[in-house]
Amino acid sequence: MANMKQIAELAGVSLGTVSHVLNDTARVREPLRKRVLEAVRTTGYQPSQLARGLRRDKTNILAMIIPDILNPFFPGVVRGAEDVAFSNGYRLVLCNTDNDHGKEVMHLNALRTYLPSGLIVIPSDFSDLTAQTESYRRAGSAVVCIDRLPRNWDGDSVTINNADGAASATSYLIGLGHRHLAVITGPLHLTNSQDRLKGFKRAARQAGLEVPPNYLQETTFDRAGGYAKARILLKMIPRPTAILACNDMIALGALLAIREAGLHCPEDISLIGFDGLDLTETTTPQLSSVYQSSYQLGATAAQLALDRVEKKNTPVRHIILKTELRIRDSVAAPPSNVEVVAAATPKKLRKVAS
Amino acid sequence: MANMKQIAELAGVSLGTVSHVLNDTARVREPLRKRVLEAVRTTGYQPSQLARGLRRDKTNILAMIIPDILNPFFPGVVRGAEDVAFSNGYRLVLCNTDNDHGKEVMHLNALRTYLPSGLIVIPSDFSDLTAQTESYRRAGSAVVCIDRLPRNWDGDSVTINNADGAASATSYLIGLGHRHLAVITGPLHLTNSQDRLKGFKRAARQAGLEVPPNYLQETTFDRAGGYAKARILLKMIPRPTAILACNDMIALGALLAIREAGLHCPEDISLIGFDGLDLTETTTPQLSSVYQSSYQLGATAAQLALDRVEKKNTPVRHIILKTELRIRDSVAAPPSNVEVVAAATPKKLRKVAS
DNA sequence: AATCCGATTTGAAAGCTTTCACTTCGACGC
DNA sequence: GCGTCGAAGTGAAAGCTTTCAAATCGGATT
Repeated sequence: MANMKQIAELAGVSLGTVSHVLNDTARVREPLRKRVLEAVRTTGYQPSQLARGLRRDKTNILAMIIPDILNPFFPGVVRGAEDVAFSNGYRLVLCNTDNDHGKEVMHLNALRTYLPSGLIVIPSDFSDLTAQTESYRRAGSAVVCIDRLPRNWDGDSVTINNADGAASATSYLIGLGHRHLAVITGPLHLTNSQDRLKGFKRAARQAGLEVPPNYLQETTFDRAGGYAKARILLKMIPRPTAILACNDMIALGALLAIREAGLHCPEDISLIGFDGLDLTETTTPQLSSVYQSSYQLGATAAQLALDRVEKKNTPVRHIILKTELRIRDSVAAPPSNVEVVAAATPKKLRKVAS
Repeated sequence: MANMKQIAELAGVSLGTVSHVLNDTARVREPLRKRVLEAVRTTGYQPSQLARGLRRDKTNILAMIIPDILNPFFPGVVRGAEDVAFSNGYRLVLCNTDNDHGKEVMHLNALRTYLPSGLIVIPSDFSDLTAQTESYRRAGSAVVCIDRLPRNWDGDSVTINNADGAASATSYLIGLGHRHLAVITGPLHLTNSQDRLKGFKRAARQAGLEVPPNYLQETTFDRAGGYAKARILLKMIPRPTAILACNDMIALGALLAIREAGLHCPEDISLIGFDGLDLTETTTPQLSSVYQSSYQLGATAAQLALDRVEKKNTPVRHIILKTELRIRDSVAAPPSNVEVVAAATPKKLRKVAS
């Protein structure tokens, strides 16, 4: 592969001029410019991104740290970021942390010396990342946190309106007549989980509804978690007539638990998830969910990062995306005789509970 | 951030010695080594990956080009590759092509000058990639094609046994008594689609079964494609009693079409997908599928690439992974009176078919 | 004590680009 | 015709590491 020096010779100009033509960093007279471009074309020359990065102190790389691409929520985020990166001439480096703070720090450390222009992070937990990200900032990288925020975060961020989303779903259920509302939240050390729970509580409070403590179950953001906690909820007396699952994977697990308990959704119990993944359309019944655009989350973050690369000293931005309640088949009015049923079939309930 | 020169001064040794200690490229006496390591520790020094890559003519980057991370099959592949990359000190750059050859070539061109050690490609189509990948090889990068192969591919590859997988599913259906077997294939310009179709035909032939040409429908690897083609199939006389969908997304679409047609799976019609995605477990009925490990596909490819980085001149390897037929609820013996039903409702069928 | 030898260590070059101070060139005004 | 000025172009330095030929060191050999 040719290098710049050879292009310069071929075009009969100096090294500097080639660079100026390629980067449009100075005015170059047309004949020279043409000769340079021609030499580039014939040789198929491409500038070394490494030398370039070394000299400019940054590369056209965007780094992205997420929990796990296998979780169906994250591919959208990644794709959104990659699209924006690609159309701006950047490449995306992808790192999975498995929500392991140690692994997160390892990635953070290892990535740094590639001098990425931007770094997009979905924090593994509520650990303070200031120390690690500060070194990126010093090196001139733009850091954006998304989806959830680490402790003390004061940089750019993109999140969604978790509280309102959860509140809207909750209010909807209440509007349907539900009074026995349960919620299965994600890990409460994550800010998004916290906010969803807040929204749930707010909506309940506004409706004058008391939520017994054991109607609130915390678990991991996956199917197994949802399954386990839903089983517990379904054994309670009175049994909740509706469950808000704080993400779709939890909802999926809950749906399975409901089916296994011999109950029907939505006749016996209503269920609303969170995220609005594609797979909510292929379940039976189709799952209602608080939709959020994972794609836009990623795309916005990438744009934010790229913006900051351009203009270092713009004020910090904190973008909050909207959610949208998508009602499908998994919700209905509560069975009219819930209390009676619970009282009338103590044996069955007791049996299941044992 | 400190650089090597400062470490050398701090440790009272030469630049070369620091490099040797860090890379273990020469024997260094213990006292010196200790001083170097100590200096590294106190300063928190990290070598510049850019300068390093520039000098060594390769970086610890693994590039991966896939169709679309939003397609549920690919996250597994990516995760497999990233895990292997990470545990070997490499980072993964992810590129989506949307099965667009032009975009694929753009990525290929742009990535080159980052000097990745390895390049893993799921080709967008059957276009010849030799020209593009050859330049990677010349630059010392290991190139591995996976999942499907481009025209004239003679380098390392990892694929699955598509033909056997499809054949096993087909044979299973035949064993259940099905005689009216239809298949919805993916795009036949993809080698994996071709091979799955071959397997289907082979199994049918071995059972002495004739498959009418219109029982073979080609479409894209997504839900919309499966839905559209299944609708067509369901209107045929005689209606097929079983459909082999050549991936799970197609199967999902087919399932929807079946339901919309007022039919029941598996009572009226059996359905087997391909890939064995997680979401096959959450449909109703649970979808039978030819499972393949996307994770292992990616992990193996990364390992292959890394191996070749170590030892340039090992013979080309072509690894073929096994599939596993996973039977769930979407298959059953054919209804006993198919012909009768089809004959008894000619009017309806004619109308739909027009 | 002089040599020699293997083991260490060193210093400089090379890898490729951007950037910046400086030169050159042509035109313009006087 | 000469000085001046802006625009265009140049060349060298800087950015950081690896690598290799060469230098050095310590001890063993004769």
